[in-house]
Amino acid sequence: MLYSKLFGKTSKAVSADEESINAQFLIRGGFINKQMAGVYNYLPLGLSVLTKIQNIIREEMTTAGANEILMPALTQEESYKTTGRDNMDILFRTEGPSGAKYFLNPTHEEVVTPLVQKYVFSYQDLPLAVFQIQNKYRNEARAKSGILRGREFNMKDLYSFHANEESLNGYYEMMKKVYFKVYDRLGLGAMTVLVYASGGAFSRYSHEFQTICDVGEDTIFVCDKCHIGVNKEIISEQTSCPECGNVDLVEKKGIEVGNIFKLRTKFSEAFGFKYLDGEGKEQPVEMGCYGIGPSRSMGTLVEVFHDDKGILWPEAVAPFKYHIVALGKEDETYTAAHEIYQKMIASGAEVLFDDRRDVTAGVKFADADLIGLPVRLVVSKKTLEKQSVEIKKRNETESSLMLISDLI
RNA sequence: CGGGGUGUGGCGCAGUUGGUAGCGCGUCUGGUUUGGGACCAGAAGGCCGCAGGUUCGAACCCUGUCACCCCGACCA
Repeated sequence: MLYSKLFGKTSKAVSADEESINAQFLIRGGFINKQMAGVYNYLPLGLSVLTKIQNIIREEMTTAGANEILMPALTQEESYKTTGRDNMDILFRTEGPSGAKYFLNPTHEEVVTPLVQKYVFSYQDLPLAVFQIQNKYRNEARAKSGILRGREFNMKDLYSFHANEESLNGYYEMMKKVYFKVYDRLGLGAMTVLVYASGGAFSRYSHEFQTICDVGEDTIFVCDKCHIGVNKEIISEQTSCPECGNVDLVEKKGIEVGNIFKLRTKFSEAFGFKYLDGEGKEQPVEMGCYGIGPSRSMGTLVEVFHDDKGILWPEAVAPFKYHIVALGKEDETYTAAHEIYQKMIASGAEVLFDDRRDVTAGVKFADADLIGLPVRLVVSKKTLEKQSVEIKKRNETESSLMLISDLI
């Protein structure tokens, strides 16, 4: 990608209102643009990161045997009346032309349960898991912290359906591992812990995946031995590590980057979703749900991987791996840089080329640091005299020269 | 939803006791620069969030309203 053709610009300043690191760097770097509180536009750089995060999640969910679908954002009021959730205060409500009431889905149990019910009748159809990656709408009393807590946000939600509790439990335990695979690939694995949290109405506990970070909204108590935590909301009933019994838990702040629940039969019973077992008897369907927020994960990555100059994207989610910066005014430099760029593209590399811009070297370097691609390649008269480019990793301070022939 | 704060060119901000709006960044033109956010000269760009009110006169005072940020509450 030529930087000169990229929609979106970097900026030196951002509104003093934006206190969160993720909002500041993502807005300044031209990744996102705020439309209103908790609602953001994703510009090409930001969309690229979001898409890469989604694709990692998509791959892992598919590998785990789940089917990807896409459900609507809009749902009729009736479905929520069926489950008694039609008076949730976070619902965005709207109306159809004849006055029919619709909600923008804050989550999709009310959609997925009757949907799957239309196709599943027998124990032979179970277990089954479907997922989608879609935007959710929640009329939060207070949107905050950039893209960490929005009113419209991107979410992967997976729903599993089982003939019995054992099947649900097995799938649930497997998903814990799958989730950590996702966080490992995103670069968040080392600082993310499994946290026991309130189970809502369905089971004693749910499990959250919390990335340890000072700006996190949640207070958790972590057992350093097990990499396991307990959310403050249940610490009065669970005062020790649920795995090893350790009572020496350390208080930390976490960003909730995932949450999994055993829904059991709450929704299947509400919709009358039953299946016939091997003896021809009706049985309630057991359900689980599993969420990861790609947009929140993106914000979390910025909170975790940044320095005072900008973002340090992990390679797996960086919009491009390489950032070529051409310096100087000689046409030959730009011609040579362009050739390097073309050859790298041809070899399949992801490259952002800061081609001719009438700004000083400092501006280009500052932009490169802000955007935060993993590897910076400087092409100038000096480097070309040695048939080289200067190569520097974003997370290192030392640069070195590399022969262009070796690079390609 | 409670508390606190803020709304002024695209962005960041200033604006005194009420007298008809200014600075920086960015943008455009020309020129000089070019390895860590250059410089000179010129230019464009504002219903001062919105609606009422007070006043000869309102960015400024009063009332209402909307939006945004922070703290808290909330959070499948």
